[in-house]
Amino acid sequence: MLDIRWMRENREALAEAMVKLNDPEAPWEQALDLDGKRRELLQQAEKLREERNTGSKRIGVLFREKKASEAGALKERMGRIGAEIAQLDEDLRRVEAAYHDAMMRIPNPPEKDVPVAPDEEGNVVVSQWGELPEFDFVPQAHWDLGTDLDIIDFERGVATAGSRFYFLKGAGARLQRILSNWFLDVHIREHGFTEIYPPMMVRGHAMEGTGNLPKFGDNLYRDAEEDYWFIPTAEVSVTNMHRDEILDPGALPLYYVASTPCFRREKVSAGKDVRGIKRVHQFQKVEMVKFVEPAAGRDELESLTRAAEVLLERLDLPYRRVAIATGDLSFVAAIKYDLEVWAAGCREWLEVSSCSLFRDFQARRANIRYRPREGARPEFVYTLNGSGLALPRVIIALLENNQRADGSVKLPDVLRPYLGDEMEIG
RNA sequence: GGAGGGAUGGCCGAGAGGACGAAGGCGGUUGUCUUGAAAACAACUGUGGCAGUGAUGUCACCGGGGGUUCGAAUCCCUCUCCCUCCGCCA
Repeated sequence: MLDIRWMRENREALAEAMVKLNDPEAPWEQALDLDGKRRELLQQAEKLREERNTGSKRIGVLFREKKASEAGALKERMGRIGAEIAQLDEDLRRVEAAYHDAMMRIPNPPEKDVPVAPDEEGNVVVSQWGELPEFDFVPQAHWDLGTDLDIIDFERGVATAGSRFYFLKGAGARLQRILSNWFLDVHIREHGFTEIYPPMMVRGHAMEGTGNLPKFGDNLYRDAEEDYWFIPTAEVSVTNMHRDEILDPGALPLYYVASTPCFRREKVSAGKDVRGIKRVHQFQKVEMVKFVEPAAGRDELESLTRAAEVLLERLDLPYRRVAIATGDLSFVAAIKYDLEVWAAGCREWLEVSSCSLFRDFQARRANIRYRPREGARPEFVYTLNGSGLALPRVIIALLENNQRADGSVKLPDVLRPYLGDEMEIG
């Protein structure tokens, strides 16, 4: 959610931002109109309320002084004012509901240096690391490799849970667990993150806080009977940890990391990426979430992105950093970098991390503030998050890039402390 | 799942239709006293909306929402959360 005061004073900048985002539907003009109406009604209602407050006090006094007839007359007048207030309140309620709904559907304007383009064609590769592996045989895709090695079972996954489900088995399941642990340990030990085990189902309002609702509900799974929504990423529950809080001076920055399953309906892309574990309904992901002071936002985004990149470098996986163009930016992000890893079997760059700065957009929705110093007014925090990293796609890259002619896979040395002597699969 | 009891400011806790943004205590800030500290005493001490350049004014907020009333922390309805006991369960 945006600051309505900023919106009032920066109509042109706002209009320009919506054009850049290629979001002509964004109801920012409606929001501003409704805001004007809202304030008008509010002032009328409050003036009447003031009159009624003083009148009611007076009635109390009159009764104590036993001036019943005078009190009766005043009572009647106050009754009429009350009816007027009720009418105004009803109008106000309607206007405010519409206003709030409009505000919740206006996306976050991009940072100045985000590449401007209408869609993902305009995304810019800003850096690339590592050498693409070369083979003297035709490298296999992970759906074949994983099946032959008996570490990914697609058939039984589909039989049990439907399409886009899978079983990881033996060395495959173990590899995912170990990667998750290693990711967490690096973030905790080297980057100052605190590990969190969050709820994986949350209330609807938590989804609104992070921006997943109201606009993107059809990407989410939910409990049919109660207001429980399955998280599509740990970002949701971890960002909402500090909902409705005013953080003490000195509390920031807060760095959290959590490894959770993520549940996504992937309804938008039926028929796309159906093979393998690239796009599935349930996957494990290590997610980093930061709460910081506004001035630190951009530096924090850089160190967040680096924390994810370092993992890929130590795994010796070639990757590139992509600056997401305005038209491809998510609803809540002001700037976003994707990290894409090379997978030699399916010959694709796979997104394994997405690192975003939200400025105070989520903080306003979830009402997360901090006190800059003792006694100062509370201000909204800046939030950031980034994957570090999404597990299935890292597994894809490890299997495909490190495969050998006989179909076996050699795992990177950095995992030796976790894998022990079992450095190979197959 | 069944039966009860609760939710009041940073914390504890009173208040049961009008003088209540809310007693009292704790905590915090500032001041007096003191060489300094402690103690004692005094004052101040919540969040947000709206109007105003501003001093300020005003409105709202006693778990959330709705209702009754001239007037609600207080009465009614409803939802959420917490606690106790019983049952069940990992």
